[in-house]
Amino acid sequence: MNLLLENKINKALKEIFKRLDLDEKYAFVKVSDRADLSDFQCNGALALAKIAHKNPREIGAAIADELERCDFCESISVDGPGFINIKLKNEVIAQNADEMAKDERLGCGLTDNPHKVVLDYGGPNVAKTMHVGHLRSGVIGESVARIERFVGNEVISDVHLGDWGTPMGMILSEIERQDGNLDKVPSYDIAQITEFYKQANIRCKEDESAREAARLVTAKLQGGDEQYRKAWQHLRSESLKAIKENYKELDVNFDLWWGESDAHTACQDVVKIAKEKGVSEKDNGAEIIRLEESNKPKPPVIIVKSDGAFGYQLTDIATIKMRVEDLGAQEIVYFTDSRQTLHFEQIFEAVQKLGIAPNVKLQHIVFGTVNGADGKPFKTRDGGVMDLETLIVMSKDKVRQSLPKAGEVAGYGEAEIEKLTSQIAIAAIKFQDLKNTINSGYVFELEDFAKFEGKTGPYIQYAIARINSVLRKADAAGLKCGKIILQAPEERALALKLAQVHNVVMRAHSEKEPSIIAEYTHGLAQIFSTFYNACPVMTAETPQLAASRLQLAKLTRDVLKLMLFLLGIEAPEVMLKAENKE
RNA sequence: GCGCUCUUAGCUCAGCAGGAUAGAGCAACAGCCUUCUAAGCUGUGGGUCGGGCGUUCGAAUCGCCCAGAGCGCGCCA
Repeated sequence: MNLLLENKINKALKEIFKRLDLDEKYAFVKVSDRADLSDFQCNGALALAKIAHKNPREIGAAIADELERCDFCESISVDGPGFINIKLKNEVIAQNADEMAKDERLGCGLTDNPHKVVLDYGGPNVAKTMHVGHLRSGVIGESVARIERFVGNEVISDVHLGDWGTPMGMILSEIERQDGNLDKVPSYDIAQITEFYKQANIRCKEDESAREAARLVTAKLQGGDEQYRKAWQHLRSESLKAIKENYKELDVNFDLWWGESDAHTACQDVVKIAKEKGVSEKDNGAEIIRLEESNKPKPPVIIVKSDGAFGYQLTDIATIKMRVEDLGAQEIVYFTDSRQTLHFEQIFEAVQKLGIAPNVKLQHIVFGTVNGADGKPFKTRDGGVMDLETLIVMSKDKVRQSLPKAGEVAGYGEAEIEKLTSQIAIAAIKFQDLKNTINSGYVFELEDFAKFEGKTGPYIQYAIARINSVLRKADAAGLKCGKIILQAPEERALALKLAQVHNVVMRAHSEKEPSIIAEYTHGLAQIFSTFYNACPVMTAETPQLAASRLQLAKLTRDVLKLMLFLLGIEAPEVMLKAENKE
């Protein structure tokens, strides 16, 4: 399809700037801050004036003069200190929306640099219950995976299970202590396993000898001890089962379910390379890689601990090697909270020294922690934090209250109501998280995850459901979508907002920031709701207007659905309502 | 001690390659269902953008200082 509005203006501006011999860097517009004055504004004249020590209004006027000749502008003005305000012709906006409706990608373009990207998110651990602190990495990662695929990249997502570190030794030695020995392969369920881990954790905190025992078992496990391996295998598969259920419910998906343990062989390779290249050295019995400390003090990377066990930094480095060599990764992106910032700086630098990932972009997307009411991050190790399962159950219970009971609405039995409940509850939970910018942490407010009004997932689902309803009614009446005509300000505002979709997706893609899409989606749903109230479809003044509004509504529905999809959120066909709902 | 991040409306957060009247949502208040789903819409009130200094024609945005909060800092992951 043709360029969307904003890009169309930018292209024209670029040519004008070239003609006027101005720096093209500033030849771009943004959505206007002053909707009363314009659709788009260009602040380039101000920036240029500063550099050239000229009057910004003069430069602005020169640009505006040229813009006047463009056929898409309704009006151009230079206001204030030198803002160029651009108002588009209604027909241009309408035509743009018509074209979007015809395009299967709804006007969204592809990346001009398609490549293979490995996404590392989730990061659950064996024997630890998933709690609300795990929400962000999974939910954000899933969304980024979808966005990256949508813009044309090849994506491989990997859960990177924590299954190989000292916690494994801790829990194994705790089970051994309580059961006497590990002659028989244990057959505990996930609840028992988590309980063992909790106890092991408490014991190791208090007791040095317990820590020592755990370290020993870890080294043996990694060294290939058969008994420990078998017991570990059991713990791992039981945990994985529970973890997969959690993710399935959240609609968070992975292409690979690799764990730290899968990197074991590669770990040995990396140690070998490090020694051969002279990158590492012995220090107090451990094998370490020293890092540059010029800008700030950075501790070395410990690849092999003094007891012979591999450190988790080594497994991360080895995993990079595998992703590059076995998967062909050209970009690897990690999603973890800010506490691991230093860790990734360290391993990225070590990887560079080792030369195992040449020309591969390594990126750590940092997000803030999910905090409790005390403002401090939830901790995995202290029990008592609300687990993910409970959160989901609670949100579903709230949803059920506003839905009719099974059988009350024709065609909606137990299964259908349950599915709807789940779709709405998960939308509430995921949107609550995704609407926050990645970087900032947030305080976990239980009630917020079961809220359905305002800036929430269900609000957007509701807008979609209303459009679906209109489409059904139109279909029954034989009304078809037609050419878009923009008369009412609400129609114009909606069409203008729809035109932003390409840029929104591209920004979310380049910044790896789903909240940009969440923000836009909410805004679009809002503008639609205004339109919906002011501009009836079925009772429009003329058949042409009805057909135009129907097209606008349908296009809005499609864009909203696509945006929710990119966020990893489903859009139900209808939103039923309980009879007694006030 | 060193380093990183943060402080914007009563609450939760946007805005930050400097720019025109600092925006949402929630909460509060006042309206709108015999018309496409009121999980909605319309309107009102609410902010010395942590404090100070500086750069600039112009600072929530850039720099320095101060205060407060959080996180991290070689054998936990």
